[in-house]
Amino acid sequence: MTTEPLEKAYDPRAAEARWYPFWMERGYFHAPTDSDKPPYVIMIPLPNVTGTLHMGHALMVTIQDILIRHRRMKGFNALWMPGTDHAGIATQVVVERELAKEGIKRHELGREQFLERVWAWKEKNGNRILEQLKGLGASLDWPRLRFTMDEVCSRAVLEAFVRLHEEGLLYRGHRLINWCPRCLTALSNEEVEHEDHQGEMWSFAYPLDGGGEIVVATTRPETMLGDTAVAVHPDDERYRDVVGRTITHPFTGHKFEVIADSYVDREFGTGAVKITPAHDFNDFEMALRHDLPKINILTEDARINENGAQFAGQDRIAARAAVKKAIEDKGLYRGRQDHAMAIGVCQRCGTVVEPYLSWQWFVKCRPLAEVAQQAVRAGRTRILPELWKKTWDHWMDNIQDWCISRQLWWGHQIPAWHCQNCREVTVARSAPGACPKCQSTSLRQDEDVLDTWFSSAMWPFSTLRWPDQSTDLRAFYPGAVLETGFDILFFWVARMMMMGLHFMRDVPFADVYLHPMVRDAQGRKMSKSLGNAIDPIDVIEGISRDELIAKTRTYPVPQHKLPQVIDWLKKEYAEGIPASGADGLRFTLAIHAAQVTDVKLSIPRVAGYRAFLNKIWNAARFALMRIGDDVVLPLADVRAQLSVAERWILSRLDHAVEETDRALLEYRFDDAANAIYRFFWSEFCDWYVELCKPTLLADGDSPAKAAVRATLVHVLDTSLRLLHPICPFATEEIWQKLPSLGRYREQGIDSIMIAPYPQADPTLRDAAAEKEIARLIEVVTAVRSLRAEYNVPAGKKIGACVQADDGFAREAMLGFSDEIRKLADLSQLVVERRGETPRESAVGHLEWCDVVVPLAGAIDLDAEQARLRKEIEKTGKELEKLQRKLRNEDFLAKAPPDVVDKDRGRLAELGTIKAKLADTLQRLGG
RNA sequence: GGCCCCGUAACUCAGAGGUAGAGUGGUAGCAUUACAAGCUACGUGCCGUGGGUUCAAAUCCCACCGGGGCUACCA
Repeated sequence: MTTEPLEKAYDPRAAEARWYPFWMERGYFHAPTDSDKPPYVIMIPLPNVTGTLHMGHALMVTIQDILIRHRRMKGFNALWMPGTDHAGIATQVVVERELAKEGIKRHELGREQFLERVWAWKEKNGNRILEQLKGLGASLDWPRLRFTMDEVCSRAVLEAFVRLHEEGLLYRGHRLINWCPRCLTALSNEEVEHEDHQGEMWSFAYPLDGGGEIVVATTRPETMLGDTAVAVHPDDERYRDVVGRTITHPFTGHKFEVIADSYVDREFGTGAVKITPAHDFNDFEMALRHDLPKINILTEDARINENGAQFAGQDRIAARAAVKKAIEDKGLYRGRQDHAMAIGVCQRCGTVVEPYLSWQWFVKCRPLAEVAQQAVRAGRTRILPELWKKTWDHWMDNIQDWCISRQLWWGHQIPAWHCQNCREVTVARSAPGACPKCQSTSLRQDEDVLDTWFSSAMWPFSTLRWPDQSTDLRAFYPGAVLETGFDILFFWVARMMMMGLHFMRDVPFADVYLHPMVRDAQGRKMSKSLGNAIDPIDVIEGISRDELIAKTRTYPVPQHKLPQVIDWLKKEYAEGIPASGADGLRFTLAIHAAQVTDVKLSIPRVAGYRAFLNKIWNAARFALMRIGDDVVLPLADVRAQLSVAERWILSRLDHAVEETDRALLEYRFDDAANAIYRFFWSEFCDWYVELCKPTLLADGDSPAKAAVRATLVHVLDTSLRLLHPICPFATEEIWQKLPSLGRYREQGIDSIMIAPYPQADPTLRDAAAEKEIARLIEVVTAVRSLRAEYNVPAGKKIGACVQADDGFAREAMLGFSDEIRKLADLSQLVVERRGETPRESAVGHLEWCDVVVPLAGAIDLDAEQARLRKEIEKTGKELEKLQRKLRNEDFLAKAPPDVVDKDRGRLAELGTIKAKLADTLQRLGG
């Protein structure tokens, strides 16, 4: 009577293909709105429709799916909300590039037709990344899938805009913003990245009207065309006389003054600053204070405009050189210095951004931010790991108004209408029939669209049909946790907090958990241009070395670096990447996901963890082959028949259950993965499976055998459920074959993913059994060590003797003599009091016993003597250290008594061991 | 410039006052009734450096060195 044996090795491909559709068909990912279970909600960080999966996504999905599956099994109505965002700039750029191939420009097509093209592109390509998430096992509630530009979300976005405007928290202003001259749109501060750059500080003199000059310095000489003042510190003696004097611009001829402002740093440069209000944020502020004119000198694409005199029409790079040359020609050049500076570039395209004066829409963030900050301070939302709290506070303390308008076509068009007659701007939920001010019907909708992050900020409630007070909204707001990378703490998390608190009067999530950034084994950011980006799909499915190299060649690696990158790939991936399956990748990521800022992921190590899944597979294979088809009793029915070994493994299992569950509740994914790994491999496979074999493999039936069969199934069933959130596919594949399946089916449970998560059970704890088996393991290991050390050929039968003074210990070892003989490969085992060590024997001294292996003729006297001397020396050193400690009056007086007692006990043990070692050495004639 | 994080075995990392750990790799041996994606055994640590606090420091404090990140207006 045997069950059909499992295949020899675990095949992730088959399991993944089988179970994802199974779960989907049964609707197990779906969280019903009308459930009476408590809700547990995670909103997925919206991938861009243009995006493809990278390791960061893989980590994100792994963590969130672990959380969701764990809570679902624990009885929550777990909703993992899927969606994508429309990624304004990125998507528009992609489609424009596609059009360029056909030789079409966006403006030739017109707004409406262009948007049709973008929608078409989105329908065709926008779900690729979602399909990839399925490959990782993500248990997202697919029927609820939303898109930031769909009707439901768009309605919420417009409503939010109008309400914020009504409340005076959103306004239109003529202000300086960051402008990308290539994307031709405004950017928020967060969309500007700062790159270190070696620039120069270039000095020149402005001649003062009526004689004299004042020397200023700049890193951007071309901006002098827009200068409308020179500022000095009011208390600066050097410039006391020039304040109020006028300057005639050497090129444009306009006149401006030397002003005094305490913002100026007297120590820096000459102590005099040129002021360009239209092209510098600080200068803009100063212009407001002093009511200075703001002269814009740039066109949208960063050319000098008509205000730039003879330089008009030149682009900014050429203009810089030309301005410098012209200044030199006038004899006004006053020197240069190297100057390290950070330069702002567009996050999307890398182009140097310009501060640019224009009409834009802004959200007044300060009042919103204060509420959000207060919520965090009050613990209504926790930011985890805690180290990010400071970063959060720093940003919130310094928050500035948020520029939300973008000069793009792809996005939510701003619900504001400009009167062509009186220029009145009307914000409304739908197009007004006439201008409320002048009744003109000549209205034009604002052409700009909203920042993608504006719509993302509404995500936790826009997806639930806000502003309708829908049942979804009541059921699923607020969420449990927002899990994402720390790089979008401000882009997204902070803004959801602000909007959630404002519109819903409640935080959008109880916890913010920020996961580490995935880097390569050297700690470098994984990026295609570095050539070190590994596609998660290649880890799951495997890829040969040559294919990997070919793929990397298609990445934008700079030509001169390519040979180096290829060499590295050849070395690092000499054998290519073996197929580790989704579970192998997930387990690896989980075990790396400590509460830190970086995960250094060495891809070849993933293969090491796929071995763990195979180990589980094979342990199950063994059990299923040997359990046979007869009915297996539930554990409860065999509790009275459990031997020490069963009681031990069940006690250890309970530790693992408790540890794993707690770790998952505390976002300690590494601890959870480790606890399962250790238990399953080092305890269950290494010891229990071996210990149970004699009983299990014996002929016939017996209560003992029934107990073993029940225990094996119970341990497998429990550990699979324990591991399921981390490795969903393999656990389902195996769990479906266990004899316990029938009992679950009776309760309507036909999948591990809806089975209950294991709970710690104090009645399974058994300290006595743990101690006994720990001793057994020590003895077996000691014998094995001695055998190996003396090169006893494997298979050669020898005897051994355990000498212990403790009667209980002796009794226990006697009881285990069959097990010890088998595991240590001994012909016989003697258990006796500690006494004389026979000659020609190797001895292992444990704290509670000596393990003696007689090795007549086999023993190398010199080697054994040397080994013993080394041991004695080591023990002696430790002994001395302890003695010194215990002689220290302060220690005895101040240390807690239990610490002192512990050290005293240890001193005695070490003393015994050392004496035994010395005795043995003496007997060997040393 | 300010702030934050990290320096522990060859590698990747846990440990956060009380005997320095795991996994991987390495070395040697092994076809032992599930597993060679396996089994058994074995090693190395001035816990970055220098001070301090403490009976006791890898752990707490200070400074420094090295690596990384965030942030900022030094024109």
